[in-house]
Amino acid sequence: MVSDLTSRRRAILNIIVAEYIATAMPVASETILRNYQLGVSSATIRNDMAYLEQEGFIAKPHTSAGSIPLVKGYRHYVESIAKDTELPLEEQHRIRDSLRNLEETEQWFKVAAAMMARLVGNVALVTFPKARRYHLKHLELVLLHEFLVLLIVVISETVLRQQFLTFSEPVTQEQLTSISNKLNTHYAGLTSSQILAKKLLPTAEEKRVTEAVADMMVAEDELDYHATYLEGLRLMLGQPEFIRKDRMLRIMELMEARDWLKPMLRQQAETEQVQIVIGEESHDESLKDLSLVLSRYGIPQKARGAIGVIGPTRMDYRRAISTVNYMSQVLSYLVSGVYGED
Amino acid sequence: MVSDLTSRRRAILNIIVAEYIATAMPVASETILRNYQLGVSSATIRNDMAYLEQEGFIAKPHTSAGSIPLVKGYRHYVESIAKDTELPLEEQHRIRDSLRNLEETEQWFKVAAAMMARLVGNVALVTFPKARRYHLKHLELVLLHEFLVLLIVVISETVLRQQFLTFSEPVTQEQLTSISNKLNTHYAGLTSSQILAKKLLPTAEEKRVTEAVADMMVAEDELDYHATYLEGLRLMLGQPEFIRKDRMLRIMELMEARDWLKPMLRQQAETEQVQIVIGEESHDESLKDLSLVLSRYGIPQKARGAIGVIGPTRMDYRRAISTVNYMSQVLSYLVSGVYGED
DNA sequence: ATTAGCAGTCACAGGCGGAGAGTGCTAAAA
DNA sequence: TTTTAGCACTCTCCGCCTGTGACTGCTAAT
Repeated sequence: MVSDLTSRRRAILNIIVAEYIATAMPVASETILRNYQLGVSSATIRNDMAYLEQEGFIAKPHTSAGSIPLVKGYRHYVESIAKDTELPLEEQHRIRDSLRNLEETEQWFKVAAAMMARLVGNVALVTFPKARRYHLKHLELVLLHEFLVLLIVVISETVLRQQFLTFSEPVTQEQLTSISNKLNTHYAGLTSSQILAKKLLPTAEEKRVTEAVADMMVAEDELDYHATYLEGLRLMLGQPEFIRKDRMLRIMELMEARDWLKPMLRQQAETEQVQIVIGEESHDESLKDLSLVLSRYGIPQKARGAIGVIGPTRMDYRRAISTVNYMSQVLSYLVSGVYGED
Repeated sequence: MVSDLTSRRRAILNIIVAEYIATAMPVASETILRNYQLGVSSATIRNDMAYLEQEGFIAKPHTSAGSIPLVKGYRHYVESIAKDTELPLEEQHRIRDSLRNLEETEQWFKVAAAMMARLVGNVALVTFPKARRYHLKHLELVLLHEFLVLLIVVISETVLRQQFLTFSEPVTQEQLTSISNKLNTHYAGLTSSQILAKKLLPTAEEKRVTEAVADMMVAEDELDYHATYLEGLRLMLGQPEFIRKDRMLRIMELMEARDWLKPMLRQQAETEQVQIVIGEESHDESLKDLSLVLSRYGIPQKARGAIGVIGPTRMDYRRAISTVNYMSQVLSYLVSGVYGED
């Protein structure tokens, strides 16, 4: 997809995009002349801008205004910037350290999202890692009182679920322990369907527990991404594009509803490297002036998650890409530690 | 704190507050004349309004405008409305049913907050219930691989925590099971300090686990409210008082920072019934045009939480009070079920 | 104590105009 | 053919003004 623009036109286009990203103001030919050494006059720049406008890269808000990039212009820009810019080492260290010091796994993803949001000044998206198919690691039954039992299930190393079970007969902790021992030896390492297929003439209580466990695992299997953190909405809404209140509220609604997430992530799931979706490219009316920079992290098959940045089309793509890249590496590293890989 | 206003002046004050709550517009004497049968002319109403203004109940945004309530006016209003209005039965049922159908305890509080936010069109606050002093219910060790172990701790029936432990020597699941059995028999039902006080000549591994468990419990003890859901920000920001963007952003920042919560909840902890804090009454600059309707729920000593509504001073107090009241009853009921009371 | 009547105040919306920013075009230069 | 200087033209933005309408506060009568 190499464009057939002359090198000066390419340069001017990239300047316009970069300048607009930095200032949020339409870019005038004089501004380009002043801030960059192109060796040509503003009139020449204007001629090139007229051409770029004709080709649909840029547009003017009104007749006597500077230019702002269109989707096609942003696209050209992101294709042309280096995808491998790295975050400053010191920032890398800070990120790594703050994540490593967390005690609970669940925190990794939330904290990662919060840090990333601050780094890019936009909304950060981090999903929990998810396996293709979950297997049971461990189950545990704790007696709360007489009829009420707490069922704790560990699924595939990292997923911890709890549920109350009410029995019709009073039980003791000893009974519960023997049930959980039995079920653990028979079910450990199995998937939900394997568990249900296994016939081991269970007692009523064992049957009850088995079903509950299988239900939880099925629910887990069927989730696309069972938790998705979206952090930094406030930072994003501080941007000048959201000056109008109705737009702010629409975005907030979007972040609560989250129905656009699923198709987005499903599409993302196919590809391997950082993917950038600019404005209307998403074919989703409600996302039409937002862009996404998305990547994946984790271990293929076993535990994959998505990580990304959401911002106005005018976001700092270079920064977003490098941050997402680094963050996905760190999370992959952390997750593989839990799964005993590498 | 009964005020010495004539009954007509009281009536007019309450009309002004109610009308302003409903319309968000300054209330004119003519409006009162038109919408309510007071049997006096607008000039008389104006005279009374002048008195109410002089006494600090209401004020005018500018000379030739209607009146809006001041904090003192709102205070008079909330004191005078019935505190025992009930939600419609059908709404009560809907709330009860949606909460009862949830499988995970953690969901109760989040869902309760979301429902309440929708009901009052403002921000709903729900904290997790918290005990005065936690005791250990159960601990469990699950081998993930060689050196990496997942420690699961159940604290006081409802709090479930997990943490990874990395051992310097490889261990087997059998070893882990015997460790957890031993620790469970010795530690069950104890508080963190009791656990630390107990000297049972532990092995290095047992020592490691004991310390981790105690750490988690101490952390839990020290938290004021370990999770606080604030839902419905979008609904609140839809209100006309937040038309200016900087105010919206300030509120969003407030909801993220949450440092005002602790003093608020601590103060609330002393009293038993629904507490209403109007605007500046909080003595917190950042909360000066917000009001809170707060209540508690749960079981004294064992598991107490806070629940409430946050909105602009111009919020519908009647609705907020009845909703908070009912919600706290439902949550108390649910929580006592888990603790086997009642 | 209440009311009618009326003058006075102030916010608000619409219209006007000048300044400034930036372009597009034209004609000349390279 | 490409680039440039020069200039007319367009359009936004901002401040200013003014008329209108919404309310009040006051006064004098009831």
